[in-house]
Amino acid sequence: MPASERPPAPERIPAAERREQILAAASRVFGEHGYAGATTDQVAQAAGISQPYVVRMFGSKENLFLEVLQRALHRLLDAFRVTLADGADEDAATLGQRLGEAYADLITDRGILLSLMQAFLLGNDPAIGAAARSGMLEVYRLLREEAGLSAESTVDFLAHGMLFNTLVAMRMPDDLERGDAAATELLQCSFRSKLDLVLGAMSRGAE
Amino acid sequence: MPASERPPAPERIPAAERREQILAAASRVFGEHGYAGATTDQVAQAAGISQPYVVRMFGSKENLFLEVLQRALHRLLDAFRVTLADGADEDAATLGQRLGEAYADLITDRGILLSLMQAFLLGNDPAIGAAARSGMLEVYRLLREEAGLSAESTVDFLAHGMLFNTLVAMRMPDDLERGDAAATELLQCSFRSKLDLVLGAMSRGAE
DNA sequence: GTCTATAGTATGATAGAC
DNA sequence: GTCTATCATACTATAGAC
Repeated sequence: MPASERPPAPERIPAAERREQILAAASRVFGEHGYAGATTDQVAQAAGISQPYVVRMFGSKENLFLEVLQRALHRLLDAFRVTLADGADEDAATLGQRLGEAYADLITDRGILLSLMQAFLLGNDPAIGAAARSGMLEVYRLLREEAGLSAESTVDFLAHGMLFNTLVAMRMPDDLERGDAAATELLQCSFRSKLDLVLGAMSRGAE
Repeated sequence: MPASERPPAPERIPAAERREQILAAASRVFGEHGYAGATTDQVAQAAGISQPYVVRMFGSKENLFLEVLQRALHRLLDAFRVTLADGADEDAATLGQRLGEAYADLITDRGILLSLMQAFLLGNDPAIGAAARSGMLEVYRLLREEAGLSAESTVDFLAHGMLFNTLVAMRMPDDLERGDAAATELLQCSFRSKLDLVLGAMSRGAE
């Protein structure tokens, strides 16, 4: 009976579902290692499948990254639109505050903001750079036109978002346990009320 | 007469000078492609020498990047200290303004701020991440303690610096020629008076 | 829908000549 | 101080079986 010799049959699940699994895994991996630093094999392992299957499904590593980028942008814009719909007629300050909270909430999925940030630094790459620029401008227009923020408020908002991303990417919150005074102050002032949320997400995401 | 068969003898220049050439070249290359995306061969070509010589001189690619990072941090801190020494007793607003100009001046060497930014996104890498975090905190302390900015002003300053870096890295200024209204507004509001300087540096740095 | 095997290439690093 | 030659590895992508 050679039955025991056969390797366990792989789990067959619908392509659409598998796609989403891979995108989620890729989002994390690209976020942590960057486009060039990440390997399709890391993505595959994170998604629990074989490396060639990742390539097969997305055609190429670059294509996969572009889809991760689109997905991240989509989630970001969605989160903002939901926030806008919720509190239609607030003053600019309150709105900015609430948009900021919506932004910080996205960190619950550590990959979203980090892979976005990684894409932003790839201005040289023709395809990725173009997608990143157009995504950034889409966000800008949303804040200006749909949210009605002033140019100054919008730039301010984006600026603090970039600092937020950077601090998260560099794993600055990890230093909090070391009790460094400067790190504590910087993070508290930069993250405001959202520190707990972020710290929760970080420890959950620790490998 | 086999004289013409011999390849032209390589230029022999002092190690210290060569070191600086390589670091400058590496700064550009790492800034554009990131740590993982850059190759030691690209650095070598940019510096006009052979790839093995780059590795020979710095021991490893990681080591080279760490030196690039230290050099960038050093230049940044220096530029701030010079600015501080120049205008000792200004009010916080003027000082912030002048520090901002000093910061923007640094993109004259496009590699400095971009390789710094690249390092910031590498929080996962044990060596690079630690160096990046400690560098960021050094900058923070300089602004708080030596420049005497409030925690809020410092975070604000850093935030706008991160947005500045991001926009430069994504080559957003290149879109200006396309006449995109959002891009123009975003850049003008974000870069203020320094737009000309930045644009000059960008066209000079275009490959 | 998923895998194993593998081709092809690019890259970091070493050895050793000049 | 600098190069050429080269090794070893790692990675994307393809082919084809199940």
